Amino acid sequence: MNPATKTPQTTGTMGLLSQLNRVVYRRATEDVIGMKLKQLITLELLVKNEGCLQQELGATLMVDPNNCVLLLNELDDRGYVERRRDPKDRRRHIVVITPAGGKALAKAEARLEALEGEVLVNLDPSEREQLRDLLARAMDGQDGGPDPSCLD
Amino acid sequence: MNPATKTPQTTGTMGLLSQLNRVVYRRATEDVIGMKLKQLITLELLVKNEGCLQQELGATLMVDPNNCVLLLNELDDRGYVERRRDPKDRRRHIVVITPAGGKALAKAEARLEALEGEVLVNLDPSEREQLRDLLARAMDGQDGGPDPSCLD
DNA sequence: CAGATGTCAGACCAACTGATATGC
DNA sequence: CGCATATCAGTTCGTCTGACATCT
Repeated sequence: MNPATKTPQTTGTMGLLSQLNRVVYRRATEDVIGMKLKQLITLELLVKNEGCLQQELGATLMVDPNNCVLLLNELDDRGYVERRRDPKDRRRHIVVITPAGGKALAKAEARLEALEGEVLVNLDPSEREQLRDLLARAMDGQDGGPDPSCLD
Repeated sequence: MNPATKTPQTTGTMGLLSQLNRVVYRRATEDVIGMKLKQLITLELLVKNEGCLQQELGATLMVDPNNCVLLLNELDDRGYVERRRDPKDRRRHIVVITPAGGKALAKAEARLEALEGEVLVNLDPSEREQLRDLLARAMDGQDGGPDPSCLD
C-alpha cells in the first residue's frame, strides 16, 4: 500500500511552513528579542499604517476582537501603544504606536534579523529575498495581507 | 546599522512566515482535513522513515518528550500508529504507522493540498515549487530537518 | 430599542514542569 | 547505584465563549 501514490515529497509545503515557523517560535522568545513575537508583528503593522482602527488591526492579525484587547493591553502597559477614541465614531478605538514603542520595535527587529540570519543560514541573500517575496505575495490578499483598508 | 530608518520593508520575513502559518492553522482545522495538522505532520514523518525511535521523532518534530507521549497517545487511540519495544534496548519505543494510519494520512493530505491551493492562490505552480524548495532547504540541518539519523 | 464596538471574566485547550516506573 | 526512556499528574499559558458597558 502506498499512501502517497505519486508524490514522494518528504513533506508538504504546509508542513514545512509549520515546522519552520516552529523553529522560529522556539527561538524567538521574549528574553531573546525583548518582546513577544506577536507583539513585534503588531507593532510592525502599526508602523506601516499609523492610526489603525482596533478592529482592522485584529482582522489583519487574525486575532479575535477579545484577544486583540488583551494583546493591546500588554502593549499599553509597556507604553508601546496608545488607544484613542475615534472622533467620527466614539465606539471605535484608533491605535497608534508611541515613540517608546518605535524604539523598542527597532531594537527587537534588529534582534530578530540576527535570529533570521541563523535560521536561514542555508539560504544565500538572494534566496532569502526570494523567500520573503514569495511569502509576501502569498499573504497578499489573504485575510491579513498588506491591506490598506486601515486608511481613512 | 539602523534597520528602521531606511528599510521600508513592510514586514520581516519571520513575521510573514508567522502570519502565513497562522492562515494555514486557522483553516486546517480537524473537521476540514480529518485530523490535527500536527498529527498529519507526524504521520508524514513516520512514512518517510518507518521504524523511527520515539525520541528521534520528538526531536525532529521539536516537541518535548512529554508532549510526544500525548501526541502518540492520540494517534494510538485512533489506531494510526503502533508503539513497539526496541529489542536492542527495551527502554525505547519504535513507532510505526499502521495501514489505517496510512489511509487516513492519504485522505488528509489530499484535503490539505486542496487547502494549499487556496492559500497559495497568488502563486503559480513554479513559484509554489520554489517556495517548497526554499522552505525545505531552510529546514535542512535545522533541529528537525530531513535528518536520516532515525536509521540504525 | 436594535446594532456595533470594546472590555472583562470564566471556560477550554495546548504546552511545560515534576514525579514515578521500568530497563540499561 | 546512576543514567536513560517513557509515562502520567499538576501547573501554566494562550486562546475561545459569553456577559456587560458604551456609543450610534
